[in-house]
Amino acid sequence: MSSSPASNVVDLVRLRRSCAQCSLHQLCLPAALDQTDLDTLDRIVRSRRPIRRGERLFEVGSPLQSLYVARDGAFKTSTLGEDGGAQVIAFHLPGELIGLDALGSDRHRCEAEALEPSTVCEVPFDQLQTIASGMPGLQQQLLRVIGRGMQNDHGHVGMMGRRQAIERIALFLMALSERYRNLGRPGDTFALPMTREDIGNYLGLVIETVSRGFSKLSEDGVIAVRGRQVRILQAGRLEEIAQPHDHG
Amino acid sequence: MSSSPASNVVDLVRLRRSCAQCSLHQLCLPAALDQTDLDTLDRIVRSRRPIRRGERLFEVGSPLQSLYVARDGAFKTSTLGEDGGAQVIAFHLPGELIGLDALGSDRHRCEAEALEPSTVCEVPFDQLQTIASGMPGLQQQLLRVIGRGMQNDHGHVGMMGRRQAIERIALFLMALSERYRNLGRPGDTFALPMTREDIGNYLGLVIETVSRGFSKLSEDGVIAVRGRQVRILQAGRLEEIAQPHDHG
DNA sequence: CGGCGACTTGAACAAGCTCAAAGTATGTGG
DNA sequence: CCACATACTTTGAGCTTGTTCAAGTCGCCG
Repeated sequence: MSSSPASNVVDLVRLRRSCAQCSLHQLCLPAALDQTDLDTLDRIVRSRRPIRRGERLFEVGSPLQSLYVARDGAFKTSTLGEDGGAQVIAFHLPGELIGLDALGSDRHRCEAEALEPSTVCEVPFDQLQTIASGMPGLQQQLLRVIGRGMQNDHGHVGMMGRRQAIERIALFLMALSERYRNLGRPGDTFALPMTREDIGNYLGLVIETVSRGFSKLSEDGVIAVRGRQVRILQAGRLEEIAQPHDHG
Repeated sequence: MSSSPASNVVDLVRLRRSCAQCSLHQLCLPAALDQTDLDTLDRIVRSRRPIRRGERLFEVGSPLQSLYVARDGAFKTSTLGEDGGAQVIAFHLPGELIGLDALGSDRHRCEAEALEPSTVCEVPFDQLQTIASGMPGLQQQLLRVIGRGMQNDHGHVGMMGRRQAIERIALFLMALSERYRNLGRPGDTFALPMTREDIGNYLGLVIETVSRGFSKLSEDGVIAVRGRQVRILQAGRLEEIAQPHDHG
């Protein structure tokens, strides 16, 4: 914990120029930027800020100040319906950008909450825009990341269009598995960072239906579940279940 | 229809510099650009291209070439599930941007189809990016428009999270009404450009449920329906119905 | 007029929701 | 370290809603 002033300086330097060395290099904004551009970006990024479980990066209605990249941990973003009912819009794993919901109006339409102890890199948005106007590569990269986010939203809509609850749940697990694999973690064994309630809200199902779905998949030997610990035993069958099965 | 060469030239000139005079000025990309920037933009925009009903602006998998702005008419964009089942992602009225779904991957994940005879302004994307790198105002405007699109997607997800079918239908009509009002058209009397099937697909309901919902609202005197012609009789009650009513 | 696509309506069924209760993990204070 | 409180999860039973299946109507265009 404690350290000499000299080592503090070293830490700071290392923190400041982390983008180039970051393990999430390819997932995050800096991908495809050259060394000079990376340095410029590094200068405005406040990296590895720790976030406690349950802490919020921003609230609904708060002005857009920064974009965030999950570094460790996991987040959810959700809109708050006027009657108090929330809708979970997305879950964010390391390397994924958070805060784009405010692009249209300069105010956040979502809140972002840490699901576990996490760290984020914080990118002040006005500074990002300033340096981006001189860096076409960064502009394009930003558009690309935004486009990925939109693809996720469309996938989300497609998932909720699915009729069967079990299909949605299977699809959810498949997608999560793939995301973990892309992070270099095992895709067949992982711990869910979110509650059943969060999952249900995300999928448009009540908590009991989610629980029953997990139990069913477990009974059928497709997955093994103990609380939030999940192991995918038969990826092929899970994929099969995730396909839309017409009732016709 | 026929005209002298001279008047053809005039037409061409008028077509080319339409952005500044366009009635959708405030809704579309050019809002908040100065005259010089508008001229630059006008130079790359191919405006008022006519599109037949059922014609597609692009297909799933086709490379991103242009963004489109609906000028007259209406469009739907939908993803094609691998099994042939489509999911309607959005409906596009005049002034709304089409084609952003390809931002993440340079290939379209959706197809865009005209629901009625329409016209579009076509903006070649690479040229847009080129001129945008020298125009911070256009960059910001582009981000803002993209952000609005994301807000729509989030609204869509929120809608599908709603439990009751009648709530979704009421919300759909309210939203459409407001969009028509923003176009300067009457918000209480309009013709739906899409089929019941499209609506059902968009809302995550089967066609029969949509039809029954319309009938119910009609019986209750909240709206009047004749085929695709809709008249909102009691906007207040419609809004009330659109609110999520907890079963608890 | 006839044919076709879009829409409406009815009846039976089933998936998922509600309500209720019990079981499990987790953290806190004594 | 244990007892307790809290939050999360699972499971069961009954019911509501939306789906499915089927039949019929409307409206448009050749």
